[in-house]
Amino acid sequence: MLDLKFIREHPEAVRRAIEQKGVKLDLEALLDLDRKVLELRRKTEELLAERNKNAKQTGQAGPEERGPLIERGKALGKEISERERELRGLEAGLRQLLLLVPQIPAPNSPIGPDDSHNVETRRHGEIPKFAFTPLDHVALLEKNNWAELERIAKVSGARSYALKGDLVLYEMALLRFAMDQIVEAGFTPISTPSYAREFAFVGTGHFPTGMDQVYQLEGTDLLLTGTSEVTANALHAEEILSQTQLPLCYAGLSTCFRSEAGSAGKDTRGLMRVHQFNKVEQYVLCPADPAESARWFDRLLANSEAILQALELPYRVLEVCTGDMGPGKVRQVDLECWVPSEGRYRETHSCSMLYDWQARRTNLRYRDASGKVQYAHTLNNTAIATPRILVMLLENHQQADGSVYVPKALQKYLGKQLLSPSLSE
RNA sequence: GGAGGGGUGCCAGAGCGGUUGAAUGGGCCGGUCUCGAAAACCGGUAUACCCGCAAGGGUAUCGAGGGUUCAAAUCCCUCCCCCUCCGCCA
Repeated sequence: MLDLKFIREHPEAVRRAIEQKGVKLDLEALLDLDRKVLELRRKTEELLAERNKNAKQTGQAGPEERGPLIERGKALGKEISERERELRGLEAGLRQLLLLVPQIPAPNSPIGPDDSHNVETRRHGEIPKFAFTPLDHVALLEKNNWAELERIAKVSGARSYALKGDLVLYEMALLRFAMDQIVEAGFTPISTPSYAREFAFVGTGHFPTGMDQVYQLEGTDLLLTGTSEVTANALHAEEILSQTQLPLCYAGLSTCFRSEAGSAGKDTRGLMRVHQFNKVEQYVLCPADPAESARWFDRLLANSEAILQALELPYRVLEVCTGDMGPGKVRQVDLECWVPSEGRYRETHSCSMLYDWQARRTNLRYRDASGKVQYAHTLNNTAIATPRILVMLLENHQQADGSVYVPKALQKYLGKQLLSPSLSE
């Protein structure tokens, strides 16, 4: 959410952002509604002031003077309730529009309608050259008996998986390794629920757009979260923190759920795109200073790159363009790891800087050194998400005999240098 | 699941349906005093929006929403949250 005053005063900047991000929003309608709300609110407040004055007089008046004052109060009350009803309707409409207003993208973010305009800025690591015909991750899973895919689909449906044997331990090792790395960087681990109320999803900006990506728990007011960003951001909703509490840096651990509505037919095989996964997420709340945000952005990115480097995965860095980044974002950089079977890089990490866009939605503020109340800035980046990263780890680290080696940094977590095939069929 | 208690400002804790944004105490900030500090004393100490150059004024907010009333922190309804006891349970 942007500051309504900012929108009023800089309609051109907002209009440009709407266009560059491809957001469907009629800014004129919003500004028009804003003017109506302002006018109606002023009228209503005048009436309220009069009602208050009248009620006070009534209380102080002698019995013989009360009659007319009460009559006056009744008339005022009637008019006020009509105005307030109308006002509430307009305000609700305005808020709905306000929730759609995108953040202004950074001036140096590439401009373009979709991911084809993302700009690769760097590559790291060597793309592996195999002296044998490499298998894709599903073949490796089958060969080593590391997962149930077809069988579990009978139980839990498409986009489900059941890891087996060393792969279960490998997943745990990866999560723990990533968590350790982020904690080492000064973050506080937090395990969050995988479900939350709707306001939390509105807070991060996953709602009102993107509602179709989220599972609802029938008979409750809860929905399943697709990232601990949702819970981490809502955790301090409505609070006014003190500057000394900032920055708040969380390493959020949660099981994530995504309905993957609209991606039918895409990545249907294996572990690439599944309904349920586990993630360690970096989440930062910092003071409202663009330079501070930028510093954190670099750190979040560096943390994730360090993890990928420790995993010995070749990856590239993408500066995400305006049309592909989320509406709330000032800047987004994705990390993509090499997938040998596809001959291309695929996203494993997404680093985002939102300034106060999320904090405004969750009303998350702090008192700065001068005592002024400000909305905090928020940032987030993946530390690791499994099982997708297993796709890259298996395929890039496979050997001629179909075995898969464990990167050095992970060996102490797993207690072995090579993943062993599972025994039981 | 059954029975009960409670949600007020940074914290603790008052609050008769009317002049209460809210007593009192603590904390915090500023000041007086002091060589300095403590103590004592004095003053200040919510957020959002609107009007105003400003000073200042107005409106809303006492868990949330709705209702009764000329008037609601105070009465009624719904919901949310917290706590205690019993049962069940990883």
